Amino acid sequence: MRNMDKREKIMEVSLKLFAEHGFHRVSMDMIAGKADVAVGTIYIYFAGKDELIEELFLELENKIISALQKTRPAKRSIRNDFLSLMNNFIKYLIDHPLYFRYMEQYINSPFGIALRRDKFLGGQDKQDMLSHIFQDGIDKKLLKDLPVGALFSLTIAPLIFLLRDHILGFITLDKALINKITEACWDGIKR
Amino acid sequence: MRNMDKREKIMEVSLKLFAEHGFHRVSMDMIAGKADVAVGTIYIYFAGKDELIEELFLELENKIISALQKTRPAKRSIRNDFLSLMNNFIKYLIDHPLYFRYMEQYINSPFGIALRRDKFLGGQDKQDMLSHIFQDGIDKKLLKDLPVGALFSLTIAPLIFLLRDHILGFITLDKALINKITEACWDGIKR
Amino acid sequence: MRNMDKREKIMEVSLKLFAEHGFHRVSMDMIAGKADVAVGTIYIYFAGKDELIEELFLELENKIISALQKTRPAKRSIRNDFLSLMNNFIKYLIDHPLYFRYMEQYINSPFGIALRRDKFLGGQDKQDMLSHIFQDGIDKKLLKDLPVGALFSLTIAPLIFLLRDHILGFITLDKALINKITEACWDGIKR
Amino acid sequence: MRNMDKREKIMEVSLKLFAEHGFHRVSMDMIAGKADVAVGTIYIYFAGKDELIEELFLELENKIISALQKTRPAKRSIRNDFLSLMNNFIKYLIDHPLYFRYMEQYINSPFGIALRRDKFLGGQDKQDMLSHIFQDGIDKKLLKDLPVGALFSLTIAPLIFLLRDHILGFITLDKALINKITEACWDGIKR
DNA sequence: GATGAATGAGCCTTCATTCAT
DNA sequence: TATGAATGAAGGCTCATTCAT
Repeated sequence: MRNMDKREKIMEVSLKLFAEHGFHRVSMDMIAGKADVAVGTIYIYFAGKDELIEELFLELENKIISALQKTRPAKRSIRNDFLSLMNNFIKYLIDHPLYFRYMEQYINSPFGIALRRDKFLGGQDKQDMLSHIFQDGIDKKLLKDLPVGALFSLTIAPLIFLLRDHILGFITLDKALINKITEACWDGIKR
Repeated sequence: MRNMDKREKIMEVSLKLFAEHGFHRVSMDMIAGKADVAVGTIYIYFAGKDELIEELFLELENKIISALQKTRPAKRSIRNDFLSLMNNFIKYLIDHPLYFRYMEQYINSPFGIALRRDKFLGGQDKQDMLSHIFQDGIDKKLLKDLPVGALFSLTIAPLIFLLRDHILGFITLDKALINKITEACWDGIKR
Repeated sequence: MRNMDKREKIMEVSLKLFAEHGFHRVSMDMIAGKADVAVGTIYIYFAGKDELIEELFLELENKIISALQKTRPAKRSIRNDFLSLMNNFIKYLIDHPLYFRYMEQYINSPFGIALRRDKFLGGQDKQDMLSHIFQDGIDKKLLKDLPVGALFSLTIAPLIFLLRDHILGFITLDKALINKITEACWDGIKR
Repeated sequence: MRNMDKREKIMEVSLKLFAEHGFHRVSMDMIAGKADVAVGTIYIYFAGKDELIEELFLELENKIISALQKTRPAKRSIRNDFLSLMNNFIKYLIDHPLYFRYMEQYINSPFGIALRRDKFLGGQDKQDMLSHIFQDGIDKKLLKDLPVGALFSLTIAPLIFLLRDHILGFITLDKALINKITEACWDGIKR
């Protein structure tokens, strides 16, 4: 049976290398080297470089969604649900900077253009918590009457920019600042 | 003196190709071909591919800043100045989708990581109009007491995300929607 | 004792794949897959790919020779013996196109260059029926005084070319045409 | 302007290597090495390995056809025309063994299967001298009433087999033997 | 015997850069 | 200045073979 440790190692190393240097600055040889594996071995687990990139994306996406679902708030109010979702989102990515750098890169690449940002945290997907909150808020006249996609950009985009700054060391996102920012996001979309 | 027509042609062609296909999908031969120039000629005007990419960025940055400065508002109120700056920013980039795609790509690449977003529209740069508005607003207790960088993300990031969606055809930014969105941005940062 | 079913299956599958796609377009993995066997298993029965190709050739050669010997004519006359041998040869290969395609390929490859055509149907080999007929015919002044190898080419080569055309669908070898052709071959070598 | 000496050198070296070792035992690096050229240089003149193989074939085909046309006989009689064409064909290929080995290999490869042997010396091509002779002979009831393709195999195939034997040193084709053989070919097809 | 994950040399091709003209 | 043929390191991928289980 296939040795899943090796597959795991390859993904782990790939994540790190891709996140740090970008997809096309990382060669299959580099990955193999850092993963202590022969080049050919990578091709046992992945059909090619593109598929490796793709699967890594899918895996991270799942991890992020799962993490957010675990910390799902007890539906107290739309505002509170929104704030805690945003907070968890930021905190999770602060704790997993590699995930963040990888996802950002993926989405800004030919790979990600088809799925678009809306899959980053759900978008049209009915499973998606954020869309639910937005739709709920619009229906209850709590939020501005804008397309969900616009509400999405108004709230997620600033977090992503700030996360980038934080990870690169241009700013420090502490608890207090995070709270202020998520509340500012709420102010932006609330009616 | 150097034949600036050739240099100009190379930059023009490069902008188009890079914006449409991405930096590493465009070869120097491709550029030379489309610019009706020999490959070697590119190296007369630019030290290499990286420098070409770099200079193209600097040029676009200047164009955008100049364009915004030309439409500078008549300092009526902080809110009005902010709104018209945002509006002009969006409109300019809607009219110049190639500029937008190029800049986005540059910033999301190893090249752009060093200069960061603050150079995209000025940032800490004292020349920068947006920073002035923000600082002014903070001083007059009109805006939330957040780092300028945070105010920046809160307002520019959503526009960039929406611009991307618009250019890719996922959404249509008409005048009415643009107004709603820039006002939402204002709501997010105002005290 | 070795499980000959597996060995048999490997050879059968290899024959089909090699004949249809060519030696270097068929990988060991492909063979293993189609033969429902692990790659490693092939190496239990054959020292390597080259040896597999070699043994397959030897096996087919034997099959063809055996088949021709079974239909050996009742030594009526040199002409009749020759004609029925040629006829049987063609018919057998028309019925076994995979054998033909494999042999042709083998002979036109670095493998076959050493053994040469004379092993394809016997050649100098004293066992060989055709050589006997030729030698007999020369001795009895019935055939032209040419080296046996030349008589061989004069008769076998056209059949092989026509067989190829037939298998590839460029021509249709029916009974009547086969007769005409074998007789033409006889006309070519008879004195 | 492109340096045709380099292109020539590449073709010359490729012909030799391919003829001696087979298409897929010769790597582009090998060719580059023997041709005293960088690998990349080959790709200036040829789109890829397949195209190199293809162009080499076309070139040799032209050379052979030209050579035969130059020695075209003065239309004395069908028999004489046939014999001298066959003779020239053999002699030319004996003088150019590399051409022969290359053509044989090409025709017995996926490349050549589409064009088939009939392009080797003309076939259906109305320009082709041999087809003319055959058609003429059939019309004048001088030759057997067989498909032209069959006459072709009856005459060309033995020559090719014998040429192979000669080049590999299994037989020696001297002037006398060549004459005997081409006459035997004639005997095979004549009525 | 049987398995199939692992190996790594080797293949074809691309492309930024150089340099003689 | 301008040219574009030439370079060769580097990249993604394949596959015959091995070997621990």
